Amino acid sequence: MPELPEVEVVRRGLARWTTGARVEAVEVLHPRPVRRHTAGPDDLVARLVGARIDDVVRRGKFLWFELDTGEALLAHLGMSGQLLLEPPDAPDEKHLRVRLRLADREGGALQGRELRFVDQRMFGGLAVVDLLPTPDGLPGGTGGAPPRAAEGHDDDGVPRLGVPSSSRVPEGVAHIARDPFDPHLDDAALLARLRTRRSGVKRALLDQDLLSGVGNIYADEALWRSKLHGERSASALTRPAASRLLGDVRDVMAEALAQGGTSFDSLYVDVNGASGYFERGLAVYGREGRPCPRCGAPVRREAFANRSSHSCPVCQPRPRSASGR
DNA sequence: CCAACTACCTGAGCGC
DNA sequence: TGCGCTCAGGTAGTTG
Repeated sequence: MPELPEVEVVRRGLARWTTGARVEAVEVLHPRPVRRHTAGPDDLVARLVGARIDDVVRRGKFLWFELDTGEALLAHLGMSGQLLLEPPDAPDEKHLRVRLRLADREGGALQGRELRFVDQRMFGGLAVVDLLPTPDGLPGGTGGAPPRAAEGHDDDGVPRLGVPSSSRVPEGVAHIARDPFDPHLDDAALLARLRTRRSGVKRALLDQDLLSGVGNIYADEALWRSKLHGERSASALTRPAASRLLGDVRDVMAEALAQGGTSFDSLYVDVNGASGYFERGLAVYGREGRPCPRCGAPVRREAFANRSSHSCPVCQPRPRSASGR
């Protein structure tokens, strides 16, 4: 269940170890994870072999390798995808889908490791796509490389992940909104748009065309922090309440990132196969029946859009009607 | 433009 | 031992 913090952990590992490396060979072991590459697996391999990785960039839950060919290797982890850096003699994972052999970059920091895409449920995938100019002309994603990236924290303690080296985004990602860690996200415009939505506020948080990177876990956690039920109408939020909610989204994701992300099992891991530790920081998600950390009431689980929502029945009362108050 | 729904996938867990 | 069911859920595509 990788959401923005988990994808960013992976991006950092990939940027550290693969920038400057050249792709020597590619093996596609299952067609489904490359389905978004419409020209087929052979074409994907041909476009990758010989290319050099210049940068690793992220927007929301999408990440991509900028290549010196002018194209990008676009990756989405879906539900269960992993990008692992491993020695070539490591045994194949049960759900290994794509193997990329990388040549050592100068200095040998990569030490001949393989980049492997492993994905049990195959909701994720890889594709080689064109890079297109961003509509607003601003840099295209979050999490770029030096020298211009100035990783650190702003006054709110929120990670500012730097500016990517290009002003382009991969084809097919243009409709994905900027994410809460993107230095170019226009908060005021986002909040104004959020407050025009007629749907419940949780549904709006999960809309990747409005704000990207938020999934079911961090939506529930941010709503708990803001003491809002997810079915409250987005359009009925006051401006300060909407602003606080965005702040809570940023806070919970920043805390999760600092802990290496959230892991419930071995499905989400960093490039070295290690799990994050934020599960212990979760207040409501996956904690049905256990006490709300704020008031002690047992956490409630409700059906929501073919999945589940978790909330505190006392801190987050259901709205009186669908219109939400 | 917006909202709501479904298909796509596999494996763990459970009742019988 | 195994069958059938439910659940996990991000995204693309379709429908209204």
